[in-house]
Amino acid sequence: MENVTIRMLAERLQLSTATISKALSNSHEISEETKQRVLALARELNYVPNPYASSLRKKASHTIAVVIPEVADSFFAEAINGIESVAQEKGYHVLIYLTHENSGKERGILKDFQSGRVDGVLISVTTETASAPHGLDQLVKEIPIVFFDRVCEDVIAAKITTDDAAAAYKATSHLVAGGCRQIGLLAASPHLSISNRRAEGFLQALAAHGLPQNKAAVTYCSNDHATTKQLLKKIFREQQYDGIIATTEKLATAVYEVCEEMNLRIPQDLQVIGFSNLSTARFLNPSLTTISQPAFDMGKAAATLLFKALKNNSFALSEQQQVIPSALIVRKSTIAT
Amino acid sequence: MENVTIRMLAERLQLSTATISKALSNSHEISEETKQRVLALARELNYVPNPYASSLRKKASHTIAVVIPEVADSFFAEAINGIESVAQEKGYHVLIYLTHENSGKERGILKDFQSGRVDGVLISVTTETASAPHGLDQLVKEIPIVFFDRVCEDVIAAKITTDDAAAAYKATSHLVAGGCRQIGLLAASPHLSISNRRAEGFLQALAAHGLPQNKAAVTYCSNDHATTKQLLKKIFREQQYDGIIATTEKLATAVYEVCEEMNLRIPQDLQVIGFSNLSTARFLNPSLTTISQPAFDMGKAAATLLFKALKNNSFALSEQQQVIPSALIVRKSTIAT
DNA sequence: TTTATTTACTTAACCGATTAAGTAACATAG
DNA sequence: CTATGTTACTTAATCGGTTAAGTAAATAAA
Repeated sequence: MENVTIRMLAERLQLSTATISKALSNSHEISEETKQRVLALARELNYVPNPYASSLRKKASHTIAVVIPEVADSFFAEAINGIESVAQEKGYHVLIYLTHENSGKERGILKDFQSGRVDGVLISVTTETASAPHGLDQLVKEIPIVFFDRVCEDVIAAKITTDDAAAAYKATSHLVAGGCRQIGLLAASPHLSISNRRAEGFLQALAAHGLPQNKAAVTYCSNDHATTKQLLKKIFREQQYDGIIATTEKLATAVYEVCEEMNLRIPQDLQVIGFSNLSTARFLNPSLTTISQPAFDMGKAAATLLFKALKNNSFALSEQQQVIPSALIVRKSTIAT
Repeated sequence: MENVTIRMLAERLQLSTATISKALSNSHEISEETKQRVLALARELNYVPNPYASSLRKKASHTIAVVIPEVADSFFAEAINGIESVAQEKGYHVLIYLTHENSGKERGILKDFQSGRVDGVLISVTTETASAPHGLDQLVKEIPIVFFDRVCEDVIAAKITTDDAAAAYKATSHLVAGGCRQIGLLAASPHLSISNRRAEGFLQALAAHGLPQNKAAVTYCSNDHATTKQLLKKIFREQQYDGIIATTEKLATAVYEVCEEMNLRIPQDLQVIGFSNLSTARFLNPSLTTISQPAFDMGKAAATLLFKALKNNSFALSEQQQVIPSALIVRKSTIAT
């Protein structure tokens, strides 16, 4: 059986395709009786409209893109949940693109969006994405876009972030209160705004507590797990850290791994705080003190903002900024006071 | 600036749109010189073809759908990774749909696929999806579809699974070897094939080791976390379990939570094995013995199968079945012998 | 030299829905 | 009894590519 089209409905009912189309969209131009007849036949023949015909004509795809570095990370997974909850409610479809921290891949993905494939974009950039990036400024003018978490500070666009600096400040203060005097911060990339904001809050806190801000305090790690572990072993050997702040989930677990391998006891030898949304944080050995980001809410907020812009053309999307606070959840990888 | 279309290129070069289209697709009908001129102008004007115009005409969207219960689960996250790796390589786009274990939602999502929105579907069904489900048999005939992990056994279709029964058998034997005599299995749903296959392997192992297969051995839990915890507390109080097999990741962490709250020591009071891909399993307190599923490979295999069917129309997709083995990884939540 | 074939295009239909513009029939207002 | 609206449609263009069928000119074969 061929696909049921509006034309088939039209022929069966001896009406024009225009009438069918209008009847299906409940236009006031069509009589109630005709609408019912159309609806009934549509249901009977199991008519499903072709979304691409509609997209082509209306220049709207009812689809958004989510561009993220990876999915196997509880922050991004939860963010997708938040995004999807809004998208599903609004009847939008969600395309997922993974950049795997590769900015070249990211560029290719973004370039495709000039085709009109999606009505809007939600993005968290790669660790490689430079602050003044590849045509992102360009794309921002062509299509509604909302950055979340990993934003490009130099690009004028809507941004949903968490209070990175404040959270890092809080984490640092907590370590200091727990007796740490030699604290290190592990960051993903010097290009990443969140890394920089977290480092900023960290250094401010060190200063506020009268601790020296030596160069070794901030370490940029690799996207490669093995390389990162090597690096961690090296700095743990060289520096006498008594506290570590891991600014990503992967780094936090890497610290646990390395500590195990180096026989460093947490928290006795090294106190650890991780920026993480791991649901298992409380069951780790020892349970992990975390800065927990509102991942679901950030995704939801980003999507909500995007849909507001899609509905209301005059909405000044690029001026929107929202900061949703993270929470310090104290557990046993740090020494509470 | 208006969007650049094939027509604009045609006008500038004093050629027909047909020529442009063919030149861009590197048709042999077009001279090398013309191709070069077209390519050059296309690049200059930053021409990006409209995917929906193409989809409409070619009746192919170069898009696949992934329908899963949730993303915030390491199995599904890794499976997406596997799927995406293949899709990206083939230049396909990936739509994600979350059913949140709601079969009504699932039905709605699947119904939409009759529209031609996607060229193929990868699905892991909800816990509610009955064995003879809502038009799934129908859809299978209309569109290439591959089930992975949570399959519908009654539907004739391509399926990628893991060796659920064997893995459960192995897990059970491991517990028996560790001294367990009263083992319980926690499953997500009596409708779910994976639950049933795991229960099957479990019961077989009990029989093989001369342990009674009392009714209380298999417990079906809820999708709601709080409800599940209540249930676990109840059965842990009533039954004298010394071993538990949690057949989903969420159930495994629920067991940890409940044990903590009931002051049950793992593994002294209760040995625990979880079907889980948690990267943090080894850092849990105690580290969790797992049946680790090849999530990435399953996603990859499912996608590979789907693309094979999309490329080769005569490929007998629905006859394809692959079983990829899971591994028992022994850690400290069980007592090794 | 005539016919057949190849090359490099063009024309126009098409995919399936949407919508501006047009129209016939009837109702209401002035 | 016209003029004006309103109702309920239809016609035809359109979105932006793709492709079957056609054609003119050049080349090869007979």
